[in-house]
Amino acid sequence: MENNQPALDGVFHALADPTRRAVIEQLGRSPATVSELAVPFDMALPSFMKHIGVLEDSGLISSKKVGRVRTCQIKQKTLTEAETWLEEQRAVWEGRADRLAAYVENLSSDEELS
Amino acid sequence: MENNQPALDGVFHALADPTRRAVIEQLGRSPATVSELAVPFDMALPSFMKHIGVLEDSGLISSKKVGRVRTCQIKQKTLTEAETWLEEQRAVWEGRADRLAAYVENLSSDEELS
DNA sequence: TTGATTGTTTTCCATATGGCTAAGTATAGG
DNA sequence: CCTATACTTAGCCATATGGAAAACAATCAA
Repeated sequence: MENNQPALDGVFHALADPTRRAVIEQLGRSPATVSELAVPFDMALPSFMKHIGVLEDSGLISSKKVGRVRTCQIKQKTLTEAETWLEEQRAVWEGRADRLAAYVENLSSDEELS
Repeated sequence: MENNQPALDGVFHALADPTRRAVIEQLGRSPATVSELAVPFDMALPSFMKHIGVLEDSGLISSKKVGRVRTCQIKQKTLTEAETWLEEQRAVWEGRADRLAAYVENLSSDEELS
């Protein structure tokens, strides 16, 4: 199991903001232009563009400008990488029920972690 | 589909750091004390404690102090909430193959998003 | 060609983040 | 009681983040 996935830093950071998660939700339904995506948010365009930039840097979306219009789409693969990390963690703790039981045996019975 | 899950802000933010992800991986194997967890990291304890604090605030771990020793354990449920959000996103884009196809029809065939 | 649209660039700001050192507290052990 | 252990608290610092306003491009449409 490798320890360092620097790409995940950017992916999780990008997801740690409600505006950006909402953009991901929207792009999950279909590609869209920057101004279409910006409509629901009470935010100046340059501020919104920063979010788009964070999403694109993280690899969660890609975009291409045609004429004046920049169209964005989701990159499923990157979303899947985050999902995979979480699934790996689940695998870890699901696979250690035995060790946990052993650990609990060594605690006095009324000393529970809150 | 609800739009605002403020808890996810903290969860994804907590996961956006390699130190904290490594702590989660370790706690997936078994509960551990702060100093046990800190061993692999070349970092002053107060700095490390901040990471523990971020993890605990996010709900990804819980901890309890007994005597001088603070023992931490993972909170699977919170990890699962993040996983669930990602799975919901997958559901969205897996359920829209038809709409995507329709959208692509409207693009000139050589205008592909990079 | 003249506007209106659709971004983009620049500059600025307040706050958060991730690290440090130094000094403090509280218990377990001898 | 004294000391070592295991955190905690309190400051400090540099950089990143999320927001704003203002001014600049570039293109499409009449």
